[in-house]
Amino acid sequence: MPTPRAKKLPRLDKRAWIAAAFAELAAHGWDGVRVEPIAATLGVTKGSFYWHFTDRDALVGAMFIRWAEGRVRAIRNETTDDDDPRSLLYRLIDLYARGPHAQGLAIELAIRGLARADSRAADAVAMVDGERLARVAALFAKLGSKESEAKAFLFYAFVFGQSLIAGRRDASLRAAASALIVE
Amino acid sequence: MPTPRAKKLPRLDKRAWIAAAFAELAAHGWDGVRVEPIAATLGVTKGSFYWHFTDRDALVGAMFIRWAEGRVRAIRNETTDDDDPRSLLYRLIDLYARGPHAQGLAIELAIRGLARADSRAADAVAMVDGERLARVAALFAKLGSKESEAKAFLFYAFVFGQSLIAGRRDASLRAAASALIVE
DNA sequence: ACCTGAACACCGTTCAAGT
DNA sequence: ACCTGAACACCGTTCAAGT
Repeated sequence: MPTPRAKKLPRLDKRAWIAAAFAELAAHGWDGVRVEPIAATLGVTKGSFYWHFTDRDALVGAMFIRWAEGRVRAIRNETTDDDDPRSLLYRLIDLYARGPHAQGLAIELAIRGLARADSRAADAVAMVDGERLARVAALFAKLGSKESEAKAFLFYAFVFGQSLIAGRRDASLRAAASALIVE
Repeated sequence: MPTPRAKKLPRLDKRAWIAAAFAELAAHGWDGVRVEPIAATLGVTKGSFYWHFTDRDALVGAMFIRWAEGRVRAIRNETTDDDDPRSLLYRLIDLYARGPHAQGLAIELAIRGLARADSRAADAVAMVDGERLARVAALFAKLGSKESEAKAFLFYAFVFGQSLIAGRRDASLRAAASALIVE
């Protein structure tokens, strides 16, 4: 067992704080990302936080970076199968509609919501968007599409936009729209 | 002059607090929506806040409602021209890409970011999405489209999704994607 | 290397008192 | 009807001290 996260002698590192902060962000937005309550969750006093980070803002900045890395890694994994490009595109639509991406939607929205006000958030968003667009454009190119960039933009905007639209929407609606867009 | 917002004798109402709160939300996210700083901006003490609202959460709830009302009113205005449906659709794409909607993007993202955790935010989002989808579906129906609902979903997901994607993107890319989708 | 505990500042909330 | 001012609680931040 590596690092059994013992009840006594917590001995945390940055990763533990960031992980706990993401849990709060998903559940209660940035308002939930507070040093003292997170410390309580982790079983330490808030003072120990400042050994790992200079202040709350540094924790938030680390969250931006970790989020961007994770999303870039995810889109790479999701597009490296050697399945045919068409079924990969359909799978992406599904992943964003009800897969792990849908789980992380609150986090992604929270970060994008700050992109206007915080340049670190803006950088993270730009990196993720760039990678997703490039990957989708490559799939369209493989399909022999002309204008693969415009199609990637359209596809990605749709895939991402649909994940934001009210949840209880018919799967059939999504399926119909998906067919319209991929074909 | 109605309500000259005099320097002395502020005598505020709920609307003034909500407006100031939206300015903070757009600039700094929910973290910026704090009673004491807003009171300072308005030139009153924080104590007076509690005459208008029971607590900070009540202010946030009022913001959800006001936002939903405004967005529903906006989409209605944007689709009641008796221009032909096709040019109305193109205009919507533009409005979301760089018009007033783009201005309010940070606010919309902030609210959607809470929709998972706060049912009042979820209700506001559902109301806005429902109205936008219905209006766009009506335009496609007017164009004689079959599957006007699926097309509305596709269109709205695209329009909304593109507004989220990193800003400095070529207008030509957007134009090409727009043509692909409307035609 | 990582944590505690005490200190202080800032902001949410309450409320009696003012106009 | 709307605001002030003082009070208290909670959380961000600092830091000397502990292991």
